[in-house]
Amino acid sequence: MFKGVPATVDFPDSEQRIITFWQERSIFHKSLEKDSPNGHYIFYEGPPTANGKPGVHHVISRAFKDLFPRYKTMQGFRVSRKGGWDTHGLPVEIAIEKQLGFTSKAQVEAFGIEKFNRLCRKSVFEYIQDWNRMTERIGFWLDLEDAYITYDNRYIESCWWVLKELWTRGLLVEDYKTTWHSPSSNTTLASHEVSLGYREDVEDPSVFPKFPARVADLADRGLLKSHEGRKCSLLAWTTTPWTLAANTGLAVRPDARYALVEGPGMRGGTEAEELYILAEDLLQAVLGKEHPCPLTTFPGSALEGIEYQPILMGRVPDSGGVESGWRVVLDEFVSLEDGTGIVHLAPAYGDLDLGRKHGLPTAFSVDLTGKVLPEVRPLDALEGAGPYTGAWFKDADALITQDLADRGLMFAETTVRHAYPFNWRDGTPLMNVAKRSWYIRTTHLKKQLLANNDAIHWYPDNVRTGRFGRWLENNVDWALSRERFWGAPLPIWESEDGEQICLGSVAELQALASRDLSDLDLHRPYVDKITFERGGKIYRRVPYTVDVWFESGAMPYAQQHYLGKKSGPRERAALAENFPADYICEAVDQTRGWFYSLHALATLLTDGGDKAEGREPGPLAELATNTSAFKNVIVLGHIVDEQGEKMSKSKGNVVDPWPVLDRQGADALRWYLYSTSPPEATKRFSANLVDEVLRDFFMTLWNSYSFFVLYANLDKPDLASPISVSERPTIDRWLLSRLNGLTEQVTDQLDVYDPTGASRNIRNFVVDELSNWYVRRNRRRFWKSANDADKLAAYTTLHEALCTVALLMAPMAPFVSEEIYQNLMRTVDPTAPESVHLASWPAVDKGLIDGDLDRAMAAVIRLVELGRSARARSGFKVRQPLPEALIRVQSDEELSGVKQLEAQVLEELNVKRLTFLDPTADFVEYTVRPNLRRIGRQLGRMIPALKAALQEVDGKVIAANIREAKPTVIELEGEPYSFTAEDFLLEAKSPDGFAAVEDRGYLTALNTELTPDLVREGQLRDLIRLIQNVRKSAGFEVSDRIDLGLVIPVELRPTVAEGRETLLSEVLAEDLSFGELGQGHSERVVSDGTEITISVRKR
RNA sequence: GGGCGAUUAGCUCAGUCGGUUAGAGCGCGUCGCUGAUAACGACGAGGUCGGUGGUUCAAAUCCACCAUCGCCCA
Repeated sequence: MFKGVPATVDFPDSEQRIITFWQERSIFHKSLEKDSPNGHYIFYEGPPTANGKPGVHHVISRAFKDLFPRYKTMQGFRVSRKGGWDTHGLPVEIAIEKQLGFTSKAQVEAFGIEKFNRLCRKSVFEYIQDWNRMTERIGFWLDLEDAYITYDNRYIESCWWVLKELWTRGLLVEDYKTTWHSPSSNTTLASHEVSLGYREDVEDPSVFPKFPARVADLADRGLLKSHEGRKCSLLAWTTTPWTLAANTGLAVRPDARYALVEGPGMRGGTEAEELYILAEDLLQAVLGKEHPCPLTTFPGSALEGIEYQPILMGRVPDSGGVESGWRVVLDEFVSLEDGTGIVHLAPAYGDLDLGRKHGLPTAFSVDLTGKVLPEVRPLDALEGAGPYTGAWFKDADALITQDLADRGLMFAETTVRHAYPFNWRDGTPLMNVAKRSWYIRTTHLKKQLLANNDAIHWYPDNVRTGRFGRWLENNVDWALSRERFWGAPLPIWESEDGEQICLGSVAELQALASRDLSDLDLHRPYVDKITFERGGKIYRRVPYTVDVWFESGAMPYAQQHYLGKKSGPRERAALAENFPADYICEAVDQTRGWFYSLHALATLLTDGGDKAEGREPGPLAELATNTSAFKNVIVLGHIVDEQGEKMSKSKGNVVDPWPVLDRQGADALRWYLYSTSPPEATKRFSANLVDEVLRDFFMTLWNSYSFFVLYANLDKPDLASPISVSERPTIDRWLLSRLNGLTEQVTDQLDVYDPTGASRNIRNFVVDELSNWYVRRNRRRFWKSANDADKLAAYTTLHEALCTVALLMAPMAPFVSEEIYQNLMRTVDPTAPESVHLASWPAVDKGLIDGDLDRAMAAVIRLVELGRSARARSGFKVRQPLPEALIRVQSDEELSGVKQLEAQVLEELNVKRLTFLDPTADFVEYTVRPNLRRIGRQLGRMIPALKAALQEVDGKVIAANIREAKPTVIELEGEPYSFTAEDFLLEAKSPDGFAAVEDRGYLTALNTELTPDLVREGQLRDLIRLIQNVRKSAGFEVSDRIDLGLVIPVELRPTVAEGRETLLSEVLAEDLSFGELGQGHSERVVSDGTEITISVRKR
């Protein structure tokens, strides 16, 4: 006996009960303990931050994360799923700063790092209950009790181990870095802070300084006559005059044409008193419409190495390689869109990489508080503090411009409107400035980063070569250090004279500090207080924390507290067992975030080494050589709101998943997320669409399930001893063929990480084939009274289909699959696994897949559709039997298949006889079209001629040729062409005198000549329907036996007399009398103009 | 400014190697069917396949440019 299943269901309610069931029976725990003949399948949780409420955009990644571990568990893998939380980083700090009303780092320092970090630590788990509740409610099985937490000392210590390994191999270095710096708060801003502060239409200076070139150099190259007496300048352009004192080079584009022209000393002047060099394409833009003709033109490459005179002095470091500066360099990046085609390079202020690439020295003009340095002065100025000393850098623009103009070193000055970043908190302008920073030398392993990436299966694949591949190709060293408070501290200690040492564990620090540090909190400010003496020098920790992406990228090692050779045996085994991951999944914005940091660190640590480059193998090369940290990754698109806007806290349009979870349920929400569009697509979230999934798919599935249980509980079929498949009717074998085909498809699709295809296929099977064809076509087999083999076959087949569907759905819809499994599978077989999630993934029985049968049924369904359409047009109701249907299909193979299934067509269309028309029967008129898919390519230009010729040809002739297997010869532009049967597509036109509908080679025509017998049969069917309706409105159960009383007009008497037996058995009546029954339920109905009274009474 | 992706019916999406009349579900209208179904079926309205140009006998599909949106980077 199955548990009774109501026709309607409250899914959220049922899901809650299943959650309780899982908890009480520890099903998740058991799934981790069960046999795993296929070994481990490794999943990594990309750690979220729990400092805000989870929205529906967090549900999607969790839904996708959950799917594959469940799937692989069913396939016999062990899938441990350690949770994780990201706890450090700028967003946390900013939230606390906001709370405290701070706008600068100095305020935090005054407040106290200790107190500040305590607030940060407290805030990161503010919403952890909401996260845990959501995780559980959507059925995401994750080990939350043993989750890794990035602020944990052990986690930080593993990060130190990674850093020490990189340091030892020379991959962790200190260098300059170009940063957006806010001089008002003397802080480097994170990139997203910078983008917050961009303003459009900022008015800035646009000036054209003249850099006097060494005439001898120009003459040597034949660009200038050696006796040329006039001044010749390289004409540059800048919007930041305050950086001119930091200029140490000029860049030109090697493949662009440059021109030497005469011109006035300043724009607007009339006398051609000086010479200028600039890009030929920009002559007009810079010198005006009536600019003089160039004296000569030459490629930019001709200017390489030409020296020029600086126009302002700045501070040049002692070490600076001064002799290599103030010359022309070649670079492809130079744009000819604006400016002069000669780019002013100030390595200290934005052009660091270029300066480094071309070996230019780095000079400075302002300090980090935005004040001009005293060294900045004109070349001929006296010693001592320069004239702009202490000026705010933006104020210096005007002073410097004026000064240079006065000295004849400025060709033009104007203003420009463009976008420029400001401090998003106080509105002051930012400076692009080079600062000391720690780097991971990822560029040294660029080839390996690319090679390892090639081995990753990206879904969608284009990320591999596109978004991610391109990012790797343009790889720059990873800027690791941050001038922040709440993060893993960089484990580098430095002596006063610059000696540095990197520590890879607390034990190392303890040894140097000569004291017990087992209680030390590794965060600032505590760790900063640990200093030590070594070789007579005091070492202090550098003030940096590390990029939080480094921390999350280190999670494969840090979640196990791995410390290399110093790890305990348990940690070493844990890493060996759990690296690299088989599967991860996050949204697309992680491409340069977690995806990159995981990939980069794994590549560095598993590096096989390179003798030629003198690089030792990485510490994990023995475990796994040259690999990424993950093998398969699904990249999710973002969820946007109903208007297509990105969800964000500030806009307040974050969709709360709870109303949907409470109303439609987790399965419907998950299914919607899997099936609505491919994972990478941006999804517009709408509760209405979740509702559609619920009604279209889940309700339909539920009703098939409920139908089965309703009748199975009446009949109590013996499902434990099923009838062998070969003895079941064709339609049962068809359903099993489709079911096995579905199993094969879904398995293949999940194997290639395609939940969208898998879920859509399951939906199509359940709705179109199982419910709307199999169950509808076979209803009578379930409710008929005889308990024969045919009935048992129907029960068995439907039972198998529902159970297999439950298994196939289990990874995606873990709740309803559990419900169906428990009731249908466990009831029949009490020894079956305790939960669907402990069961084995269904195996495909290829022997049951019958492609011919599948195609035949597809043709039958098509013919029935056409027949129903013909019915509607004929005006005869479906209940009125018709004598004959003429049908035609596309091929002889289909024809023989359809003949097997003739009964389905007869019943569904309610006709007495089928007449099969040969596909090429000389039946009526044909239209003939060329089969272009087949002959289009070879015929090419002849196609229009063929089309025209076919208009003229009698289709019957071609049909006759095909029937007799003769080729058809058609003359095209004077040439004879021979065509065979497959070269044409024949379509019969509707025959006259029939209600016929045709489409693409299929045709169904109905013969509508009625006989008195047929009329009576139709009447009887009508009457049965009316009685059933009355039974229903009387509230009887489907199995109730009744007495029936009828008041009918005389003309219906013969119908009832003749069909008495049928009538009684159809409506479960024991007795029939004419007249109203006492104590019964009576109704008067009017059907086709005749009045009938029906009485029913339960026996 | 650069890169990646998207754009097909009112909504959500299919559309294979370029091939004949571009499909489905929802929604809307009309009609029908119904003792599993809160369903189902038939018919209808609804499409410049984002735009322009090109390649081709033939383009939603291939190429170029442009527009809009999203993401990432500068």
